[in-house]
Amino acid sequence: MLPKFDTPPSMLANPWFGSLPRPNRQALLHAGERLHLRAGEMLYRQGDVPSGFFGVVSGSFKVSTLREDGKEGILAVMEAGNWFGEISLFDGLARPHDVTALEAAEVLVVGQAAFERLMRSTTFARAMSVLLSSRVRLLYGLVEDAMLRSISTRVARRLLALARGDATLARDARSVVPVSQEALAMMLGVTRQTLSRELKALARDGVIAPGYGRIEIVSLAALKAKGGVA
Amino acid sequence: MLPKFDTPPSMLANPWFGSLPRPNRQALLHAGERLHLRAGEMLYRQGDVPSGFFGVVSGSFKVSTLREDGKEGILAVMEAGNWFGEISLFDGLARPHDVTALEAAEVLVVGQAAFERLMRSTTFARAMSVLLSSRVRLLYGLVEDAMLRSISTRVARRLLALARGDATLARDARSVVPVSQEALAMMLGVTRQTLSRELKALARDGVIAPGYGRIEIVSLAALKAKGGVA
DNA sequence: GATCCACTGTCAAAAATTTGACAATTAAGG
DNA sequence: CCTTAATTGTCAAATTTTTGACAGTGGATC
Repeated sequence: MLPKFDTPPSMLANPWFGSLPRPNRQALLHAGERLHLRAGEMLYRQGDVPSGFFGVVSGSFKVSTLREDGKEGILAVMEAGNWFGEISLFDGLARPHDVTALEAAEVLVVGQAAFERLMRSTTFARAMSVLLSSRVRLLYGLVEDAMLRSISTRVARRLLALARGDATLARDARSVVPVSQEALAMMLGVTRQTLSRELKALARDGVIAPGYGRIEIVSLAALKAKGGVA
Repeated sequence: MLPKFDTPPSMLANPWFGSLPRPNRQALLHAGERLHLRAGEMLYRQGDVPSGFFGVVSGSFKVSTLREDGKEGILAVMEAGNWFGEISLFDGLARPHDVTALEAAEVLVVGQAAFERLMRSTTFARAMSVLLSSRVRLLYGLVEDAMLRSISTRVARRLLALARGDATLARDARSVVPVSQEALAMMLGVTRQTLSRELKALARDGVIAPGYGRIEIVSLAALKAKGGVA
């Protein structure tokens, strides 16, 4: 069976998907249906019944949660190459978050049945464990940041993560992060005003240059130093 | 091959381990070496090379991280029946945390090689994915708590989690949680003084009764209400 | 039962963060 | 080009949390 389409290079840049054995990668792509979403459209909502495992082909999504009191937190940004949604497939419980397209986007949807078939491959099952492990490490990092680090350090760390594609953690960092201060504040769980003050301090030190809906990283090394990253 | 020892009933109370298919459960127990630790002894440290997968037989452990500036955060308490340490086995990276015995404790140590043999079983591999999924859900909860919820809500939620065995999340809750205010504060990432004020408020409302090194839950229903738990 | 250490209770000053408000700037669309 | 919506910049007051300090209490040990 021939591929329905070539593997988009943007997806291969993802460390997990890129290092997946070729047969598994092809099988995943074959098992998925393409789905297009417009900016602002939701892929699924908190509380939904599990529907599938998703791979971002293009565009990006925010993984967020909205509390009754209106407070919204952005937990992650998923970009091309990221795969997510497996948790609910494994435990059968409801979706823990909302997932919304931040711009026009395309995803591969691997349904529950197809996913089960893939899981019969021991190398694929192993790969899923590796994916889950990376998610656990990422989340431990977020918890530690929130518990122990100062806001200024957390701002630097989050910017670094976004520069590397957030959940993707690609090796190369982009120099312009397309994020509004409002959104970045929601990722950190602080107010926009507080974040604004921190960004101003970073700008004063020549580390970043704030723009309209984007933040330019002027000195990656300096930003790493601020974030306490080796 | 006969079991080296009977499965401790305390371990079976753990939802994950208890619902593991019997053959996998036996295989896990057979694959492990028993290890005894004294109170305060460390099972492994942040940065250590992966050494195994651990199951708590008796006693309890804290999973913590110590920052250069001396701030310590307690991320989880592992009790009898809890299994942990699999992340580093899957990704081969260093241990992300310190694990220390809170009291005299006993663990089963399943070495890397034995773990790999177990992973050849598709049902075991599947079970590991389920374990990892539950960890991811737990961590998402912690991140959301830290990002979005008030300290008073977080105190209630954490007490509820501890009553259910923290990482274990057993169905039945104990009414006395053996934890010092200092330790609880480190789990929440706040100071002891702040926590003390919150506990006092809960005590005033007749929800809990603080003791020496322990907190009694007077009204589980009221505590759930405070934590926003259905 | 005397002593010591760990833990809890409490206070006030200092520091940090949120709230609420409003002006200024940027980008997009008609 | 003009209008509009989104985004950023900034302030001050209110609130929350931390810091630092010290007394009191409980439990364990000798």
